[in-house]
Amino acid sequence: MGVDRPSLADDGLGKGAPGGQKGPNDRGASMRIATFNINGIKARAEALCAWLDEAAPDVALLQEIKSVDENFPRELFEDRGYNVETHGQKSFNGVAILSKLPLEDVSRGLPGDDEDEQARWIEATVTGDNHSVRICGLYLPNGNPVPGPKYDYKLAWMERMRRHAAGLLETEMPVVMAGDYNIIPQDEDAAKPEAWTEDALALPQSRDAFRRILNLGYTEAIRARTAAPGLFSFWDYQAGAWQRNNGIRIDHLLLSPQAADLMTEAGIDKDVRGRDKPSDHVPVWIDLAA
DNA sequence: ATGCCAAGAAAGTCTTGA
Repeated sequence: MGVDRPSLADDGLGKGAPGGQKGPNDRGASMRIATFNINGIKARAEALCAWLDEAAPDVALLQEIKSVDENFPRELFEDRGYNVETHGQKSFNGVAILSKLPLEDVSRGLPGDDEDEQARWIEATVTGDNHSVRICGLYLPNGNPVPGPKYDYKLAWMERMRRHAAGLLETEMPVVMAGDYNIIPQDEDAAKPEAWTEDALALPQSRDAFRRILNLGYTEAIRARTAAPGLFSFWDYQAGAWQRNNGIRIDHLLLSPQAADLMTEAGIDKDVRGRDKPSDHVPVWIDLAA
């Protein structure tokens, strides 16, 4: 909290001061919250720890841990000063929160469907020097192929999320909902938008559902700071997508009005994609004067 | 477009991802 920390953001959005200097809204308290789809905790333990040690986020929301809770290597993170809460399942999905501050009122699973057994949502409250923040980590369904039951599940899940997001606003707390949304919000969020027109990540119905959540009053962090095209958070392992910079931006942080007012920085740690044994996603983060 | 890469479960070669 409140300490200078290195920034890995080579997408640094051309704004803000380097080296962790204080932003204009910073009153001495700074909480960095990052989201990172790690694509398997077992395969990513080394790369994840290297990033944590360098980026030093106060809170890291992880998706696709692909692990049951009992097998999650929590000691790796506890040894680094993180509190750990997981919501996992066998083989697929699974989300986790790492936090240097205590995690209170932890809740697992997206409300609204008792039949849903997919581990895609976890939330907790973190208290900074001046504010308590409700932080939600989410892994939104991919939805392909379209049409089909997976796409129906995606749209139903997004409607459930919209309802829950509306309820969170009523608390008037700063709320951060961050994770892998599996949504390309606009054409400028893809290197080749024409390749995604029929895909569950970019179909008009998908974008509409995303926008309905935004329209409740949430701010998408990166787009609040820049309209620049070419900012991506995912590059496929196939067909040299990274080398060709054939990326898409699908990992997002949505902020309630109270949280948006606290944001001082936002960035994407793009260089993480070029390291050894990378995930296909990279971390996206914000700083809150919380 | 599909499944070029990767991960997991499991011991074949599926399934899933985006």
